[in-house]
Amino acid sequence: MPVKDWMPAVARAAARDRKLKAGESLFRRGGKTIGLYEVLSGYVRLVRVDRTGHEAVLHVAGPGDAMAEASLFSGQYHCDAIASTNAAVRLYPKRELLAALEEDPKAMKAFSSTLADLVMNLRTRIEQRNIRSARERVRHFLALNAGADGRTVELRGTLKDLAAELGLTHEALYRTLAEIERSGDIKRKGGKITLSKPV
Amino acid sequence: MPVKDWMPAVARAAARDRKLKAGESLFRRGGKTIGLYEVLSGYVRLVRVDRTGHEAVLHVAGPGDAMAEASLFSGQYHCDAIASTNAAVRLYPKRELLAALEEDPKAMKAFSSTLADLVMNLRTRIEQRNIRSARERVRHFLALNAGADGRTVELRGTLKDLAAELGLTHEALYRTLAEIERSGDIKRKGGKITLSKPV
DNA sequence: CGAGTGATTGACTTAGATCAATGACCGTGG
DNA sequence: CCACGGTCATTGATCTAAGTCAATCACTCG
Repeated sequence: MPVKDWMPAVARAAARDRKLKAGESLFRRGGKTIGLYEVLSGYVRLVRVDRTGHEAVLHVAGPGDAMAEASLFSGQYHCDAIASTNAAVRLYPKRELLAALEEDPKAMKAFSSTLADLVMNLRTRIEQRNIRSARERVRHFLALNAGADGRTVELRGTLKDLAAELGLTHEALYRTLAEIERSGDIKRKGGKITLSKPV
Repeated sequence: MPVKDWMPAVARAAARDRKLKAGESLFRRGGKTIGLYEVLSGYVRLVRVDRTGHEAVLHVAGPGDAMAEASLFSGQYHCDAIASTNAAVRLYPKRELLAALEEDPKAMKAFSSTLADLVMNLRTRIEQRNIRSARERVRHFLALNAGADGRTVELRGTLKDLAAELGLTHEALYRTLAEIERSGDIKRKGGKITLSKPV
């Protein structure tokens, strides 16, 4: 659900915009939460970095998506937000937003509903990560992300990004895609992947 | 946050209890949502099963925990709930609960807050699954689940259950624990694991 | 034009999955 | 009360898929 569908007017009035260059960080894990963001343009990823330096991509937010929803109820951000491309974001300050939501049960309900969606998406991510085989993992992703026609997946970002999102090395992803393509189940052109059989 | 801390009285009045034997299923993915559950005793796990028959454990709910929060906003359950032990659960019917929450913004806010917590926990799970090495994965788990003293982890359920939760085979987990124990970093006794150095 | 990055493919290594066997324990029913 | 079936815990042997290291080519951007 896009932010515009539930954001109370009062909170909108208090919003501030900001531009980010690719690679720039919007907030860091442990930083004090100042509010919830909406991505206006570009892509911003939420990641956690482990001690070995590997990034776990938790979410990729694009235009219309909210980020850091959970920060409304928490004093600190619990992951890093980094712009994957040049991007523009809008900050809805926590104080005003929380107040507005408390005034407006309908909006609060809609907000809860977006959180519930998030929960479902995250569970799907965990399901995906549970799939051991790279091939099946990729298929799972393709099946879930097929567009309206049930057979075309439009990639956001690079294949390298996708590899990180899937928890594979880029090499493994390249090989797996090449393999599936050889087997005839998909075709690739530019940033699109087309399934031979709709899901 | 335990259910009792935010559940509106009206919804409580409409609750119904149910007993489950170990292995019995409470609801299935795709089933019509009738409400939200609280676990009264025992443990109930939320899982998704892939086509290869592997279970991905999404969550394990124990006494006081809510289950299927997201179902309030969805017509169908999106995973299976299976009792891991004999268990008792309480059902808060969707209709009454939703109505009660809409009447009571404070409660709705508290409910949102539990959803936000869920989101954070799920993200931590994804972070965990991103750790490739079994050893580091186990360490990560231990660090996050150390009790108040910062060095004792009390296991809920069997090691096999834990293996599934961590996304490892039980054999790999046994081996990894044995290895870490040999290295002197942990000690095991009964259902408890003690870190040599607090986190 | 040169630097930087993505896409791709090859060769090699390894950690964890798989298959298998054993002993301990536990509740159940005769 | 005890034998038996079932599950957990554990360890061994083997295999394989994905990670790692490395090289190349195509692009794009300043």
